[in-house]
Amino acid sequence: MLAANSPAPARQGGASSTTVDNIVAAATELFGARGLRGTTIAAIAHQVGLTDAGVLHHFSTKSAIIEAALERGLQQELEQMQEMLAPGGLEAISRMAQWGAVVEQNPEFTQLQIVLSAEGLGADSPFHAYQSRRYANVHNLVVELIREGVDRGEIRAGIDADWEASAVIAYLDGIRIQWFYSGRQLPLADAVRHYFEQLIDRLTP
Amino acid sequence: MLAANSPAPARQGGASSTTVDNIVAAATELFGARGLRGTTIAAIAHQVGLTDAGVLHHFSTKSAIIEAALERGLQQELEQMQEMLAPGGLEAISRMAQWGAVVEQNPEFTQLQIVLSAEGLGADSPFHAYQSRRYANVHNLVVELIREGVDRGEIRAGIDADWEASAVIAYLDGIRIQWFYSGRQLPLADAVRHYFEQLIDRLTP
Amino acid sequence: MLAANSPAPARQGGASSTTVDNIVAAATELFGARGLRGTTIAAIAHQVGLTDAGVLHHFSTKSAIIEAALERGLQQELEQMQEMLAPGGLEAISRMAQWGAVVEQNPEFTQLQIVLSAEGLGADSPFHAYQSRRYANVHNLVVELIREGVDRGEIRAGIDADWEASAVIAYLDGIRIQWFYSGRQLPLADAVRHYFEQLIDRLTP
Amino acid sequence: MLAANSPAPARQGGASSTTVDNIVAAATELFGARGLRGTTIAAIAHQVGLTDAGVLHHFSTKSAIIEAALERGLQQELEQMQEMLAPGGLEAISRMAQWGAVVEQNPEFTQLQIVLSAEGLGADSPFHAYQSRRYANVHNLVVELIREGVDRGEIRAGIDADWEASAVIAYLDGIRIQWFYSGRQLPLADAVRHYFEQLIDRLTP
DNA sequence: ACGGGCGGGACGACCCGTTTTT
DNA sequence: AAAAACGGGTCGTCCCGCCCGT
Repeated sequence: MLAANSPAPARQGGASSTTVDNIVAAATELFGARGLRGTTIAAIAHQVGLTDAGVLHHFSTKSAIIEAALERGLQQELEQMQEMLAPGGLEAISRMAQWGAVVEQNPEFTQLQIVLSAEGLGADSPFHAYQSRRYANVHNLVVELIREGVDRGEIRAGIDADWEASAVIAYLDGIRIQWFYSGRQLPLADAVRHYFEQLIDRLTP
Repeated sequence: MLAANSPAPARQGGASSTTVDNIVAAATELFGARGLRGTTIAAIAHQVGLTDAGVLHHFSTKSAIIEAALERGLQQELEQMQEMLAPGGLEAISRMAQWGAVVEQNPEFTQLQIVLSAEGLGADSPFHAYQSRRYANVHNLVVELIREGVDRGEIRAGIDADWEASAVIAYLDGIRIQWFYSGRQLPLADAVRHYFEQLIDRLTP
Repeated sequence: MLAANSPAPARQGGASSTTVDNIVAAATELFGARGLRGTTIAAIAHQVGLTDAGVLHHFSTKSAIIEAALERGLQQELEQMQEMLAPGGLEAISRMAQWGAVVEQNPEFTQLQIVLSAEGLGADSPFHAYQSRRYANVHNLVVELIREGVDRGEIRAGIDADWEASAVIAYLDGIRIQWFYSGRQLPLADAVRHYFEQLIDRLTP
Repeated sequence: MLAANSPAPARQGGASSTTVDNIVAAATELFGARGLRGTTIAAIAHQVGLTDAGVLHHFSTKSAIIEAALERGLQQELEQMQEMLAPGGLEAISRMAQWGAVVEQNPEFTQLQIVLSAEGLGADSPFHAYQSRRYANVHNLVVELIREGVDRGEIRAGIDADWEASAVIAYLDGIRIQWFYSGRQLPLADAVRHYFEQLIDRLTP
């Protein structure tokens, strides 16, 4: 799914804090592969070449690591999104076709997002509210693009923007799962491009 | 997503082993809500009103409970599917529009499926192979229906059956997640019906 | 110091729960010897011949063990106190002279009490309120006995009951510490008896 | 937090190592409040406004901090004692009546002493020997004063100096505990003065 | 057959005091 | 003065046997 949340404070050190970066990268990978609960601090530490205590020196708690991993991924996605959707309206929508390629380049974080969306399903999960907001944000963003398209006369007036937005997001959410279960054989980028061609056909007069 | 795996032996013992059923029901709910790793035997036992040992008398291991929960859910879905898709071809596809209603009536098992699809993402996960097969089966099933429709002249010949099948499954996989994150407010059944109307429009000459 | 608190629920099982009793006994000893924080669950378990988990099966938390140890000790002391002080008035006070002997027979629990009185000193300690109440109760009890003695004409009227109570308790609290630091050589029972002889001299007309 | 107590640093080394003093003051307070084991280096550091490593720059080990805290407290006590007891004999004993006031002005160190006396109870504790010596020293000191008084003819000859010394020390040890548990409401200085009046009554012919 | 008391081995997160490096 | 890393623990949880009542 698309990312659209939280401004993200950004590490102030600027340059070298490599160990912290390594930890976050390893965590992202493992969280995606084994789930949050299935990933132990020790496992993360091992991957970076530290001991548990070494990791806990940088992040004093496991949730801190989770948050950092999320933040980093969102930050990355946000940047890509902004330049992708800058034109607005139909043009922006047609550019979303590149989304498949983005996922293919970022499998670890994509996996983490899927896992999080599953772990947040229960209304009492600590991630539920967070994910709810994320979905709402993305939904609104797409609705906005469609309305903009209608205003510009690029998109037909009769379109149900809400339903279309849900449909697009659902397709993207669903297809990336199939990509993983196809052993990453499914031509994700092509499929998504095809989807958007068809979508634009339906949206334009 | 749709279920289509494992024939399932079907509980033969006529006796009304209610306790076993209760355990499986509770397990299904909790697995969906808290994930497999996040659900303890004790929690299941508590929900049924037993002690850990009480549960372990019926299922000697946790994985046995997981398997039973899966089996029961698949069994249920299978029955519903079979009568739903019996006609084959376009008729069967248009009947899939009811799928939304099915999900709405079975939220616990639906949640469990989402969780499982996330937990199986990693290629080394114990659920990966299982899920891969499930996705492949469903994909084939839909492809089959489309081909059947083409053969019967109900569906246009130029259609890319593989891509269409993926798209349908992706939409269904994705929209149910949004349903959960909308606080179950999203009109799932309507949305799915709408999707299939449009799909059939596109498939028919 | 003397014990006078909490009614104590009393184990309902009645007979055999020996393991629980053993755990509490071992805990009392170790808490006294090494302090609360200095005593690990593993150490208690080792002493009883169990593993950590074995102990945690009976008491699911360390504080539960502490509470049980306290309760048991207080229960024991309460019984001894009640028959000791039954007569009331001067007679009861003179019987308190036996207290030294009681301590000598119960060094583990005595030590635990000293340790607790130290760990509860800080107003924010979890034991502070508990200990405050205990001291207040004992103080009142002794004041009561003195007043009773005055009423019965056994004790001189001019006595400052509050101060005398504090003094008695202080002496008992203090002398037992010296007993421990004398390597238990100090003739505690004799010293206490001597103290009370002198006290009674001062109290009686 | 800054220390607003400490009557006089009296550090012999000319250099104004204030940080070291602050650390020792903070440590004294925390050791008293939370016990030795309950006080972490980090907590001390936090109180002084340093990091753990900052503290460890000045004292390379935790026991070094403990020793420094003890030493500082003893140093202070010693000075006060020496001028207090200089006259010797009965006069010295009657001056001990001021002890209550001293405690009231030094609650942190008093608390630390109580805690230490509890933590040293076990014969295997690292503080046991230290405390044993302390108690023996004080005991001898008081016995000495009494003997001196007898020699000078100020004190009756029949007195059991050993027992009297124990009793005095016990009272002082015990009453300060009650002072803490009374929320520091108990009029400690008055009570102690009253005790010594009575004691002197008993000792003099 | 069913249910539970009791016990344990493995591991979870997190903490603590310390050494090494900057 | 502090940042980085670590070895050794601490409490507590989890899954699962063993054995004893009904």
